[in-house]
Amino acid sequence: MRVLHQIHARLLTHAMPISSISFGLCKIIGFCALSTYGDIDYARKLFSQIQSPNIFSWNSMIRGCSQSQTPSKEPVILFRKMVRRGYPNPNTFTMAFVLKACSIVSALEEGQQVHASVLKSGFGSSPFVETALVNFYAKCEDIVRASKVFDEITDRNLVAWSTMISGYARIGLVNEALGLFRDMQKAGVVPDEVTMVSVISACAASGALDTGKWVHAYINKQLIETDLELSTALVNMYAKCGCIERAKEVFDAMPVKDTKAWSSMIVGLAIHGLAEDALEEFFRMEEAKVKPNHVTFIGVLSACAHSGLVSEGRRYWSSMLEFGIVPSMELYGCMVDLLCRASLVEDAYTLVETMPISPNPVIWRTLLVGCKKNKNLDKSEIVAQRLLELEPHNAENYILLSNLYASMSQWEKMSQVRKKMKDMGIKAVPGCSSIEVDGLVHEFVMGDWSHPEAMDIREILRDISKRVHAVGHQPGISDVLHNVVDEEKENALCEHSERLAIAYGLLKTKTPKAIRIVKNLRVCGDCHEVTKIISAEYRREIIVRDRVRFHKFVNGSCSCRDFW
DNA sequence: TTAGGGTTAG
Repeated sequence: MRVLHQIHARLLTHAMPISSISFGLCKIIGFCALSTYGDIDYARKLFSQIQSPNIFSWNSMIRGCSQSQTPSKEPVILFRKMVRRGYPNPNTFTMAFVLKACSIVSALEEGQQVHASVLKSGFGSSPFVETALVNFYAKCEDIVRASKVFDEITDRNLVAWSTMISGYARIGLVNEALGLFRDMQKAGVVPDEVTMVSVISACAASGALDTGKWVHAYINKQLIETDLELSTALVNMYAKCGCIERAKEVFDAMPVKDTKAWSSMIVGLAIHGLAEDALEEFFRMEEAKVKPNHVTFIGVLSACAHSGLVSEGRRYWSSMLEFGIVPSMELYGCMVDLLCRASLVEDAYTLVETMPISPNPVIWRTLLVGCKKNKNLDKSEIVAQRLLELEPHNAENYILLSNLYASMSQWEKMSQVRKKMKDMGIKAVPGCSSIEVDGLVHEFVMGDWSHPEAMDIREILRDISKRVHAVGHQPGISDVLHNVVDEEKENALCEHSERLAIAYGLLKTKTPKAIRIVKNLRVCGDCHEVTKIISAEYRREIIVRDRVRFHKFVNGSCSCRDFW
């Protein structure tokens, strides 16, 4: 920047034509607006001093503003200003930069307006603009439009394919992401490490371990460079697919590890309930002089929470403050969870009350789960009130409260909650579990009969019921929402999505292959017990990734040691 | 001067 300041001073002090000064200033703006070495504020100042900036400096400003630490709609405002002035005319660079800016802040409406100008201006055939459009719609999670733009591209290059695959992967459409990856190969386009990051991330999101392993083997076979980003994606994939040993192998082999790589490993160990290993890695990270960020501490604190390490958790909270990390909502969430799991609901409540930021619904919901666990009726009603004020239309809250009353046999109050839910037309979010078989992810929702092999699945479920009863299991019926007769409650439990997915796993795979399930909600207490029994009765390892963590069921017990 | 990538509370 010092050199640029000197050049700027020379431009102003030496006699030369106005047009040359202006041209020079535009060049300086271009350099200043670059995020790596630049100074966007200085660029802004210079930009405001030129009467008629050229297209290069407008483009530099639009791009520079979008790379700011605190992204805003400023690039869109600049673009509109330029169009209003009528000079200079935007070019393909302008369109690509402004679309990128819209994708960063998910400005769907503004981006659509840019899309309209792209069509009018005829820049739609530029590969850079086409890809920027796909990326923009994908980042705004409008995957239908992203896919439409992608389909209309006549000559799809590597970047276009990768962008679309990444779009599917980001929203968890794993079969679509993998299907497109296969189409890309059929089209003769050779993937690179950026493509593979998205493919691996899709496997991670869906818990598709077999596909993930296949893709990893493909990366090695094709000699695709496993750079920092791809290695981190692999660590994350193995961890999220329940294969923490492989995650550790990939991580240990990494020659360079940055904050995200360490955080990925620590979070991975935490969700596997391996608190000691997670804390050991954190210690090594400090030794390696890599600075932790708030995500690293999310891993550290959740590791403590899942293992009941309260005093350690408190200590790490203090050290986090010493690192200068300002506690985010997520970090408060971790701490509230840590205290609640350790039955310190009052402490958790005090922490929430003293938070400098206004607690969000997740915080209140975590507290409510803590109240349910500790059967703290008084606090739970205060907490529920705050939660419902903030989120009156979220079915999950009513179900949680209803289950809380059910667990305390407060049937009248439970009915009131159910009635309120019905009156407001709020429907429960169904539990959904998935299992990967032969490279395809099969999804099941609670009470699902839509699968082509539904009849065979029911037969397995009946066999499970018989065996579970034979070992004397009593269904934990308070986990069921409905206040109906016990037999019906039991039937409802048998239809939980994870049981359908486990039954499908038993139907389609053989010992010693582990059954791996991914569930969108937390596993209920009864399913947890039944899965333990299944693991012993059928001599199968069953690994369930629920919304919070992993459960590894082997020979009648679970890796979470019933603490989850 | 242009487009695609990795960690995140319940």
